[in-house]
Amino acid sequence: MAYQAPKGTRDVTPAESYRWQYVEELIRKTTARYGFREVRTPVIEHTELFLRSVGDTTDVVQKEMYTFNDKGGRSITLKPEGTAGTVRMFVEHGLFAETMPLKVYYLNCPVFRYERPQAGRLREHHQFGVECFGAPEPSADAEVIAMAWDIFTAMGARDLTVKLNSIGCPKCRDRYQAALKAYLAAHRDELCEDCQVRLEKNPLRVLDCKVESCKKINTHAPHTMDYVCDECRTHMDKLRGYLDAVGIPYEMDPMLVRGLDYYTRTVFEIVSGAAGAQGTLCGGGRYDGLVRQIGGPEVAAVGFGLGIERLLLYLDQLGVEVPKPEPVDVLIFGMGDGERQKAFELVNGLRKLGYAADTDHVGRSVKANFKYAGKTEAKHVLVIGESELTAGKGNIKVMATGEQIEVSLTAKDIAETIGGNQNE
RNA sequence: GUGGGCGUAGUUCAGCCUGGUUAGAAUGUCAGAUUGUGGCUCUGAAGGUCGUGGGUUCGAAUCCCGUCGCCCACCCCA
Repeated sequence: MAYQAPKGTRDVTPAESYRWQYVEELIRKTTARYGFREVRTPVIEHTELFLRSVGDTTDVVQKEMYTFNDKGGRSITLKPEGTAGTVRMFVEHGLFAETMPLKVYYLNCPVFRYERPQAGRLREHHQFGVECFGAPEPSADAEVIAMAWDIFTAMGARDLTVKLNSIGCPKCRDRYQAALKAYLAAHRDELCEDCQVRLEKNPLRVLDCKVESCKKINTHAPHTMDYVCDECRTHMDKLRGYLDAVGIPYEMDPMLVRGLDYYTRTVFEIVSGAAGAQGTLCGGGRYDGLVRQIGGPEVAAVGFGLGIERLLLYLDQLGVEVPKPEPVDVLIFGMGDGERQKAFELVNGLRKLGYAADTDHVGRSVKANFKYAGKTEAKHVLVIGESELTAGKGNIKVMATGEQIEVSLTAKDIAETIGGNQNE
């Protein structure tokens, strides 16, 4: 093999692109109903942006970013997640001065992380994400969760769980971190090596550790929810009320902390047991301090991101059937040069009338063309030979029944014969 | 970064342990089975530097070593 796609990247071949288009369409319809508008930001950003937002102690920033110097000596990074660039756009264009809230989404945003690839984890993947700016009320948290939930259920998802937690705000988080640190320090020797480092740098992340010994210790660790301030507690209570009101099931998960530094108060994930090792289909939360951190005013915000490849993999494992693209309405082909030209002309006319029509570019025999029509599930076939061309009439074959119907060789008559155009 | 599995036609794989004439199957592609009509069936054709480099041997897809790549899991995350 001469060339291969780089490790951890994937092609979307014509045989599978319809699956992408299906989820894209569903997502666009849902975002429209929720009042979100699309944004597009560059694939590259200044490295500094991610250090400031995602956080320089996170794994993502420390060891997973594609960072390089461009020819002007600037440090540039391929975005490892979608929120930072969106927030940068929000601040750079002064969008905070407009009517709030500002509800935006990005779709098929390429995201890069240098990791060892495995099922449901790539070095380049594509995210759908939403951000709701200027909405401090917990109903905004509930809205984005509801939207993700809607998208999943509309696709036929089953066995999903919303996991929810609050990691507090800057006011109460110090109090919690102190308590957690004190608790963990007492068990320092039992923690894994990584966690001993985390204990100093970012103790919250110890809660996320999957090592057995650490998990054991974590079961008795203080819970964030027991330390949050009154405002944060009220925020979570209200959020739960909203979710209850619309019947979205969730479970509180005191171990849920998430790996990006910008979160405040609400953090959530939507997870599936069916999705293999990569169970997290969607992750997000509130990040009230981020806009200010990036140089804007104090603006509350909440959002989430989900990976399209992982979603597609999940649907696949669930056995969800994605509707296949419609086959062509009619295949018209001619047997000699004059007939081929007539076929070309008719196909052109039918396309202008809104039909999916096609002709033969390979030079196949009549038999082969019918075989081709059968394979591609073309709905109708019209053969133009010498006699048809001179008579100006031909027979259209309805492939499903084998029935033949006489038509005059005009796009209009063919259109009327094959019926309503499904592809308008 | 750590651990495990695997690299043979376009695709899915057999053959490898117990080295031996032109490396197989299925599927897909193309062509035929009386004159211009598909799906089923039958026949035929095309398609492979056996990932790659070296070693052992009279002889290597097969045994040994290196290397590259892919997959899966851990970590982390979508």
